[in-house]
Amino acid sequence: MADMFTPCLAAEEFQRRLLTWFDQYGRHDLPWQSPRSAYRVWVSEIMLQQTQVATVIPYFKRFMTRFPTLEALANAPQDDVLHLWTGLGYYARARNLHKAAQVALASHGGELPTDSVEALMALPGIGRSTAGAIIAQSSDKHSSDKQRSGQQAAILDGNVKRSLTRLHAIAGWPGKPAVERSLWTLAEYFTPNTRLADYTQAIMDFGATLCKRSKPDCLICPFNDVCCAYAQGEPQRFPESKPKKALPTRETIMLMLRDRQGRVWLEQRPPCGLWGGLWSLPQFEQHSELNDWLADHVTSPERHAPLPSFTHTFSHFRLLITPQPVSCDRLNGVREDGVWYDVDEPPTLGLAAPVKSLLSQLAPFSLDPTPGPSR
DNA sequence: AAAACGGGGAG
DNA sequence: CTCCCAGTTTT
Repeated sequence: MADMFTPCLAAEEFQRRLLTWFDQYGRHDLPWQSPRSAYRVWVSEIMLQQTQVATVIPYFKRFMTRFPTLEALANAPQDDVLHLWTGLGYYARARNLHKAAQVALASHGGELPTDSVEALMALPGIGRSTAGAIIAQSSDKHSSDKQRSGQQAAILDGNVKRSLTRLHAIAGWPGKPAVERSLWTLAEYFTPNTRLADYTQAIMDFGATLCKRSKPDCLICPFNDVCCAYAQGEPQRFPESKPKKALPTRETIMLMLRDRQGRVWLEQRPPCGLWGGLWSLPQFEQHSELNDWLADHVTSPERHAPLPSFTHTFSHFRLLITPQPVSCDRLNGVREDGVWYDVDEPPTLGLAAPVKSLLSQLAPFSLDPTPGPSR
């Protein structure tokens, strides 16, 4: 083998154990397994790319009732296809499926080109793993025919990636090209020529129901004697997760302005954008801005020591929050854009998560006549 | 709240 | 090559 990982077992022994496990514990009555056809397998594979089996089943049945053949799908309006997809998500896949059906009708005589991975991959929405799955699942209804070698029909979906990285303790995120190459090499090595459809369903079922993302059932796993991750004691460590890019950090000062009754001043955020419509503490980038605001709006402000800073993480940046307690007599004038929040009788407001956390932290001290933790 | 999922596409 | 995306589920 070209790549770095020695198989945990000889291919024949791996297949034997997996198929024995599959015969007892695998899924044998999925709707796309009978009747089995390249078209039905294809539709199921596209649906399964984004959704669990249990969710897919009713969608698949409805889809097959409305579009029993590839030709029916190709000739349908796109709106009908999308309508049956509603709720599954990733609607680009429905559009690709529809488009690919039209290509197959026009260029491949109304059949999927199941002769080669390359021909399938030329269709929109079909990548290498889906192509392998379609070939494998539709090829050996009768187990002896075909010149097909398993290497032309290997699959490498998330379940298989997880299983193989654990069995071989493969480090690195599977999305990395080098890691993915190793995984493809192993996947092809293990894929048999006989019982190809069963093997393919088996390796997916194995990952989905035994070698699960969390709490894998290692104690009853047929490979626990050869699994490198199990031997290392922490199968959960594999596969490694996608490296998260360093998030930029922004800083903000949150004013915790309290009146003599211990109430906290909150303002509502603009309706869209970050924390749109939620209630939050007044925020400032600089202490000077905070001072200006206090001079403008507050009677007899007294600054207390800042509370310890903490971070709140968003999808695209990290916010370093420094809470600044200030006590005061009252605000100057009437303000419509805020409320005095009574921690003892909290009004039902939508609060930004870190604000909620800050408010809940000071609740126990609310009877203190000079609130704001001192240090 | 964050990660996972499989393929496509931009840079 | 790397990065990003689409939508929903799971942890």
